[in-house]
Amino acid sequence: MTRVLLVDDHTLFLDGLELLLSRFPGQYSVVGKIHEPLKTIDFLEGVSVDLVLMDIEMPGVNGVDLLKRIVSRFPLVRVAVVTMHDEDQFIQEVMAAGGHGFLLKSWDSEDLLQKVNYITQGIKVFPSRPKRLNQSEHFSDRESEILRLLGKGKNSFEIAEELFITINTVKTHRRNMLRKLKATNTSQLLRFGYDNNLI
Amino acid sequence: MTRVLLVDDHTLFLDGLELLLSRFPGQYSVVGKIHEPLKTIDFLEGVSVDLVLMDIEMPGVNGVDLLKRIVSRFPLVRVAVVTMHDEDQFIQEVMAAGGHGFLLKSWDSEDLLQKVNYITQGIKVFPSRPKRLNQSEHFSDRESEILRLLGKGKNSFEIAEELFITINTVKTHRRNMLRKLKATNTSQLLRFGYDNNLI
DNA sequence: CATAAAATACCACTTAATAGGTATTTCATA
DNA sequence: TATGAAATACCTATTAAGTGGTATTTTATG
Repeated sequence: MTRVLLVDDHTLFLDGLELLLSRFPGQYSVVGKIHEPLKTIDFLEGVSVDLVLMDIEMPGVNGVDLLKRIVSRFPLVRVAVVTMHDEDQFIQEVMAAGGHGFLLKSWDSEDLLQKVNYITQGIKVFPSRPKRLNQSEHFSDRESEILRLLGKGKNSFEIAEELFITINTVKTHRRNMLRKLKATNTSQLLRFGYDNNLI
Repeated sequence: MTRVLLVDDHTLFLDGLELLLSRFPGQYSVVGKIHEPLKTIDFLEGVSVDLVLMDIEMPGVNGVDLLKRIVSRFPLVRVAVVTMHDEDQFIQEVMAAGGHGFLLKSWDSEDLLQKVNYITQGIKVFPSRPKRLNQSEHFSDRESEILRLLGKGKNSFEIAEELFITINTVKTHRRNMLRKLKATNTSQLLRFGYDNNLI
């Protein structure tokens, strides 16, 4: 039985998430719903909690700071952020602050519940960021051409043959594209390509 | 200088391709345009030709058979098929018959010319078939789930963690999907996934 | 219940991809 | 003409993917 504390200034969210978790009465028990964030620490002093699900954008309080305080004072409590906006910066901050997850309110309930289950089991859940180029970098003509051929399912050797260059060069171009996207494999590169109509 | 013979029952095609090749007068020379396929062999007996571009769907003659006869009688002549329909079966037959390429009339002239250049240089050109499942096979729920996670850029190890199964199982599912699609890499699998809204 | 499909899992091996490095040539342009 | 970006190329590693095989358990269904 996981005892859950919900923290958000929006009552709607508190009720919605409670309803979601109540679908599994043997598994989750909502032991508190707080809409004044500053009362969170006080609450935790008095009530045993396994999991805190909190918004990070609340008026009058720095969500990341609150998260840090919870994590340092109650190291056994898992703390996940549930928020509206998936800003890259926030995700990094929550990870650095020792948070256990970064969930989005826009997810459907099935997905949300699955992620909460993961966190309950000790697995950290952070969204795999959609890849994008920063403004100062872009794909060169040659890189775009190679991306297009990758999209057709060709491997480095086949691309090298088609473009009359060596496989070394193809691998260099592929590596440079991955670096620009901070990607670690071709699947991520292809997703970027499909999302941006480069393929 | 590549001497080209064009064979098609459609005059439009003969003229169109001649016009395309005439844009490179120093490189290509159309030495014949035949719209009665059965006269092809006779023509080749009398005129030196480097490259034959022929339709494969012509009335009163089996295109693949004609191609076989050309290839066996004139082994130094490159023979490529230019056709309207990219049926899987035809492509296989042309490859098996010793053809040097399989081009589609639907391609734009730039692409078409590039492929003809390849064939001229001795590179065989066959379309990388769009992958599809045959009727008796489809992706199971688990396979679809793994495809979705691949689309998010995850590797086998990460997928295994997320689904609470071993990496062996993930690799088996991936292998089965590739087999069902007759694909050889994940890029091809992802293209199928994107094309069919599975990702 | 018998059967087939699906999901799970492991082994061994080969090939391709990824990651780090460095270096040269070409080309546009400030 | 000096500079930087782009394209080319090679080296050595390590990791992941792909290919072949087999085998067990679970689940759905006639």
